[in-house]
Amino acid sequence: MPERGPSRGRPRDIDVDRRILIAARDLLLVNGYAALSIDEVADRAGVAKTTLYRRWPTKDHLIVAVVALMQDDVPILDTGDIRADLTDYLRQVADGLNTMRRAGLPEGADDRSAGVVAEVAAAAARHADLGTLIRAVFARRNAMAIGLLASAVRRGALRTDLDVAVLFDQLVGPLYYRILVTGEPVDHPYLDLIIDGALRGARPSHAHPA
Amino acid sequence: MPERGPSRGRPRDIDVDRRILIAARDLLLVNGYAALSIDEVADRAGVAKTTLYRRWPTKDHLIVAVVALMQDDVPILDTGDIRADLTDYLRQVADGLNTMRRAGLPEGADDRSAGVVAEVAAAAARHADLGTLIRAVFARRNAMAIGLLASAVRRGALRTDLDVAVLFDQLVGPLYYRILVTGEPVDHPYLDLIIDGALRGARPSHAHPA
Amino acid sequence: MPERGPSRGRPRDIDVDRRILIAARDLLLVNGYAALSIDEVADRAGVAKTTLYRRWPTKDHLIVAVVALMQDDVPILDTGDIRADLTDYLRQVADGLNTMRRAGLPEGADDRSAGVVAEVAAAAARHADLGTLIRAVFARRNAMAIGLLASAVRRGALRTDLDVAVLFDQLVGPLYYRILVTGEPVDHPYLDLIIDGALRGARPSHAHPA
Amino acid sequence: MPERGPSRGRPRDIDVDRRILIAARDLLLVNGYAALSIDEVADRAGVAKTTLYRRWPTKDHLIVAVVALMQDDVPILDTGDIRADLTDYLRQVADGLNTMRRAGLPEGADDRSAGVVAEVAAAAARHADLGTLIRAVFARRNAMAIGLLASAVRRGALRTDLDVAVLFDQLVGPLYYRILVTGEPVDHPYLDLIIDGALRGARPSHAHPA
DNA sequence: GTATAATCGAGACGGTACGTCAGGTCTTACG
DNA sequence: CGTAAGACCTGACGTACCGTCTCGATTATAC
Repeated sequence: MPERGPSRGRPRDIDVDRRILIAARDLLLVNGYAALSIDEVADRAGVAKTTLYRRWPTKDHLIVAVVALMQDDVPILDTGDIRADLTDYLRQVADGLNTMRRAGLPEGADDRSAGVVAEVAAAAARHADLGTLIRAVFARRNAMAIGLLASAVRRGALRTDLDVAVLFDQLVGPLYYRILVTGEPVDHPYLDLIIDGALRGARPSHAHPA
Repeated sequence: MPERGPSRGRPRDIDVDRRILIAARDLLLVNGYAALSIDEVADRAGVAKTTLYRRWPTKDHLIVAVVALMQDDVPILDTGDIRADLTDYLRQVADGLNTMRRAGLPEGADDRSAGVVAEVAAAAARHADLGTLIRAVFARRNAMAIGLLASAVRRGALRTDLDVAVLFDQLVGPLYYRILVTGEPVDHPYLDLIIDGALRGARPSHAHPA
Repeated sequence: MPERGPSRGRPRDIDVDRRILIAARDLLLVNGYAALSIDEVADRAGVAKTTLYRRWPTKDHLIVAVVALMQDDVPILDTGDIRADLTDYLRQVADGLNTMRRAGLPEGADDRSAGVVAEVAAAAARHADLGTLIRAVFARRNAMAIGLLASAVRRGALRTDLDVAVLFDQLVGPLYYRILVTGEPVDHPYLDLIIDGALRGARPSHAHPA
Repeated sequence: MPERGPSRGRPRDIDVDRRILIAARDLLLVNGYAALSIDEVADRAGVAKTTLYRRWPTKDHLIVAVVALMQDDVPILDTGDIRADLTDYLRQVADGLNTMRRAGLPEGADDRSAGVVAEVAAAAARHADLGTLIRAVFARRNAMAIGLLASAVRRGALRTDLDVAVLFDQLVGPLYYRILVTGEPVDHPYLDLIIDGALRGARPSHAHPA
């Protein structure tokens, strides 16, 4: 939607965007949100602060951009085995979350910490536009996973009276809950338990329809 | 836990604690975390900053204290009707979250925002002690709810092979997920759907073992 | 002095110079030096910043150009009545100074302020070339006035042992001093007093020629 | 006039003022106005920037404070020999001006430059309060010199129909004029010429033995 | 009572980062 | 070439808030 006419003036240097995002991501993962300063990002990216601010008007905006980028590329495939596909998907989500949870923590510190994840949620709360943006990113990714469930319903692998959106929440919600609130680990065994719990009542019950 | 010996010198003014917490809570609910400054809290409470810092060494500590206070009193009762009890419990949790979600938002703004909830999670991530503390608060409250489920299992209202902790996560997790991440509403109909989904596979299957 | 060879490529648009100077002058008189930004001048003149910088390499250069332009045309005539001629001359100088003194001041503000005059002096201090330039402008104008005095000396209206340059300084210096330093008014009565003072000892003393 | 009641809170550290002013003066004299940055002053003074800004809200304010300090202590004495006293006074003024004129200039550069003097005048023009302040400083110093002239009038060393304020302007004005405008030197011979010119017509003309 | 000790109010202080502004340079596309 | 447009770099500005420190004035217990 930019669509800035026949392109007047010096065009933006796309490489600059890249360098900034990389610098920001590196600093974010190493030092965490608080210790990341715009000055340092600009410095590392070899860019003037003004140039950075032209693109992201706020530290929060920058961080959200970084996170959005990190979340963007989650390949999802529908093999027909709903359980296997869900496992695969949840593991990717969990990996991403665990990475951000550890961001900025001294090597080996107990990672019962929400780290960057919470900061991003907070950032989204502070700026309406960021809320919209980040939710769009998540919605896009979730849509694919929800499609997975819907397709399973269509081919009879799951009950037809399911609210797949709710089922999805019950798969993913617990991960965020542990990361953001209780600080408990989100590892593969846990994911299996979650999937067990969610699918237990979701399979079609041959004999008696609810 | 303070245990300050045979008490020498001028004793602390307990009323001061109260005034600070009230001031902080008010500002927090009205303006949100970022816009709350220690200077202003102290000013409002009619208290010197030193006095405040003697009690809470950090802005984060103060905020967490405020939130902990707000979460403290959630009565839970076990009527024997597991579905009714869960509904009651989840509604209380949802109410608390929705209140904090709205904190600092301009009246009537669309409250698709994590507001204070995220800030607290972030604060907990920044200070190990706060993480421990806030998790203890949650653990205590959760323990009661998990007890509810366990008792239901014992009396045969739920399957015996359930992991009640996981079941609990699948009940509560979606609420936090919506509040903190997707920004979707967490209202009574949604709670019913969540409970439906969770209990669907959790009831004992007399005739047919899944 | 430019002397750009056999003139290749597109010739400069002379009108551009004019528009820039006009825009700069207007902004200078309205807002004063500090509030005048090159971007705004260019914008007003409907000119690219590059174009402006091709002509004046610095904000200071531009401002000096503007001021030089304003000072340029001070007609001086030698009627033979030294006192009347001096009065005429000093009034013109005072008018120019008073105009610049008021530049950038909120309407009706007490104009005990050096305004643009001081800024130009400062600009001249910052760039050697501007110093030379502005001094040349003043020298040219002063030379005419000094010529006035010299002619008076020649025809016996003033003492022959006078250092006319010093006499000139004592006529003009006080005006700048008031404008730049004390902020006191420089009006017609004051000019008369200055001329009185300067001429008092400068007239030939019939009885005893020093 | 501060008069801040019974002195509440931590009192200002007077030494901080001193250190800041010294640092500022040093940097000013070495580098000139433009190259003096608040950050560096604070750094040199071993002081937080905020501490500096608590005292002087603007770079201009700080510089004016520095200059005011440098001008403050000009001893004037009335020996009865008006010409000698004036010479003494003007030399002090000229010394101060010449020092500031040279501020920030590369060693040995031609000092046909207004340097700091003009910047201060400009600063005074930008901030009304600074104008008032600096004029008060000058007024105080000038009052003493004008007193010198008045006393000379009283004892018959100068004509009684003199406007001593105007006479004073004609003594001092030329110095500022040369410094700020023409860039010509202000040395001892010049001072003598100025005094000659001013006193020539100012002596009582009874027998007037020049 | 009088020393001792801690609390409280007030506000200065050091520090860190923020986001902004303006001056000047560079890079496009177009005449 | 010159011009328009606008991105870019540089450097500094003034601000905000945090958490610490230094006063003087209280208010308690201990001797």
